Amino acid sequence: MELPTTYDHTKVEDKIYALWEKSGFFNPDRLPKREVLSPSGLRPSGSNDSSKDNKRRKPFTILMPPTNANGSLHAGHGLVLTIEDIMTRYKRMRGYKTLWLPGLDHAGFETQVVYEKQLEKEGRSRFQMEPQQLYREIMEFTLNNKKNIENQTRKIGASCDWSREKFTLDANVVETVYATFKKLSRDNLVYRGRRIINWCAKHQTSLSDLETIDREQEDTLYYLQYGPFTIATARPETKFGDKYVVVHPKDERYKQYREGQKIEVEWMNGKVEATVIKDEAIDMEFGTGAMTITPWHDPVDFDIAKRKKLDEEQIIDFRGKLLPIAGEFAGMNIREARPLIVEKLKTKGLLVKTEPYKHTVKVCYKCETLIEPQIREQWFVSMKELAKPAIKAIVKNEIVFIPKHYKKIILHWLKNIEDWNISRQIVWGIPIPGETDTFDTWFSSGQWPFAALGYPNSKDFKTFYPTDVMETAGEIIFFWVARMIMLGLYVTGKVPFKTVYLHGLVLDAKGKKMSKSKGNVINPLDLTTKYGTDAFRIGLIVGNTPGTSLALDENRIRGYRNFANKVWNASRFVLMNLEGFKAGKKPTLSPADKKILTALSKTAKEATKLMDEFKFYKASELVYHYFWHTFADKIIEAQKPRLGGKDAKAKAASQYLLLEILQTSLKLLHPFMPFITEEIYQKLPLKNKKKTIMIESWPSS
RNA sequence: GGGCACUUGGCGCAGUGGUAGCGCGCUUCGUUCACAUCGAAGAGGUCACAGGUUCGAACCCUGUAGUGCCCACCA
Repeated sequence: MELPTTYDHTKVEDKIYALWEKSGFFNPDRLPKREVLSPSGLRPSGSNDSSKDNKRRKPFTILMPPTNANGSLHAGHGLVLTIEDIMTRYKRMRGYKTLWLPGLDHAGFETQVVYEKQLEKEGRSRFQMEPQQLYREIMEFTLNNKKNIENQTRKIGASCDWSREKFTLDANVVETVYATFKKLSRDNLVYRGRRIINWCAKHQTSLSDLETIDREQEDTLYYLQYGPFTIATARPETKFGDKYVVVHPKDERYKQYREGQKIEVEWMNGKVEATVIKDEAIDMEFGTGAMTITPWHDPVDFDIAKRKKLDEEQIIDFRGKLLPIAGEFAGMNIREARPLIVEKLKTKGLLVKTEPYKHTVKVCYKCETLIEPQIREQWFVSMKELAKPAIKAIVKNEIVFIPKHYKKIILHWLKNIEDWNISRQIVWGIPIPGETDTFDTWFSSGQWPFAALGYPNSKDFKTFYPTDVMETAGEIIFFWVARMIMLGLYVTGKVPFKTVYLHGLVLDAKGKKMSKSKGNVINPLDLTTKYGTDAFRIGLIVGNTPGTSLALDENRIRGYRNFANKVWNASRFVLMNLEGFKAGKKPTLSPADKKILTALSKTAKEATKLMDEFKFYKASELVYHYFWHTFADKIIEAQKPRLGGKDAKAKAASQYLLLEILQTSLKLLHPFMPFITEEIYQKLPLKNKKKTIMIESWPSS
């Protein structure tokens, strides 16, 4: 058989993927029944896993985290797809009814932000557009990206069931989301509240607490004269309407004032009547121990006002401009206004002193615009009740985390959970019934496990739910994983998945986070094109422990390209030395041969154990080492005299031995390196050859 | 303020009680034999530090130092 001396992935991958897709075996309903014994005979009888089940009754299910349909695959997606494909291919070979369901996420706010940037470049703005028009355009943009992403997913070799692909805006998903919303309303777990929320003035929407980030910055703390009090503030521009001065009830310095006492105060724009309030929220150590409150624009102040039933007044509008209460400053942007306001305070003799002040502020996680707290009617989900069953399930290990320290992290978060603002003032998403707002995209993706499987009546839901593994980035454990657990338990009464496998970030070669602005983004498709998808995949996996971030070094991928070539050439050697070989006929083996096969069987068994423990980083390394440094370097070398010698029986035994090892190794490597293993498998002279190595049985149990 | 991790050869990481391993890189030699995208041989680490448990500690416990991440409404 003539084979080129180097492995050329460019001639193989598309062809092989087409073969798989055509076979229909990505679809669990179309998987063939299993033979009870594998042709290799390596699998010992009496195995107790589903490989005995020749009907493939036992399901294995992974739902792909719905890919954001707003761009291209990045290196992180490469890792997600590789890990999930490894699990899927492994379980399929083990005889499970294997479903890996692909999905796309409309990714509400994320996508709208991406699209708004595009509009900006074109000199347009969403605020000058009809909402329906904007929605149509984003839908078109999304559907274009969808095709792009699907094709890139194929390039990675993902053996997912495309016939079941779901989109978070599919009609049945939206129906499920509405049904959940209704159920939450019925159970009084969702409420419409006039509450203080995180407002991004650039994006003109509220954000959940998770969608803001803290930024430390140097500011000035201003001490202002407020009647007989000196109060401290970092934001003088919000103080126009302040008419409550708050001190701690135990503060001796202010004991002569009683709760509710009225005092006349000369303030920023003239005289105001101030009321003294005593509240425990005050930190006596901070500033002077006295402050005035601005309930509309500060969460602490809002809480105090709510507790004490105080008036609230809006000072800053939703664009970040001062309202008429600011007098001559009305209409000004708060940033421009602050120095002018401070100047006026000074002139009026109200500025006592200033000091440098280091503190953290909240900014929008997308544009880093300062978050302006605002009071607004929004929909909130009461989380404490929903968190309880989730905590219970996690404590009881009904859901297992890999790596396991995530258990503590998620429990800590669930125990301290706050209500969830699910209203967004954007057009791209699922509309909230009756209003102009849309749902937070995580409200729909939080229902993904049952929504994507067609809850409540579909056959798929009954067969595949609860799913087996949720594999995703550790970064989104609160955004997504925690919410899936809570909503899954709430709606279906069952946990949505049994194992959560969290991978770390994929960083650049120097260990820095990839970002467009830094220009260090590695496009996974560039690497697969250059070195082959198999090299890319196994290069991401070997030695990459779950939860740990991975520095993606091109040298590393190159190293595994060399390994792919080694696999190619060792196979080539075996195939070139099969003269006179008869498939299916077992020759007499020498004791040394038997010993080698026993060692192979042991390696397969060890790899299997590691696979079952989700230690792909070790299983891949084990098989890699076996293939290169045992099979290629030692066994093949040692067989050369027998293959070239005159003893026909010894030659036949040698051929059998090498082919047996090759076949077994290819199966063990297949989850990691699906393309090259398939390409070689197709060339092997086997008796009970399958249509594809994908449905071969795993060589151990 | 609270939480979760990490600290092992030049770099990136495995190893969780029994005399330190992998990949990349490095050195020397070799290569008409499947593969130079190769082979053989090799150099390189007092496992952050201190104390403790143990017959025995990179691994368990306590503390210290440093690094990273997450959560939190101190004006």
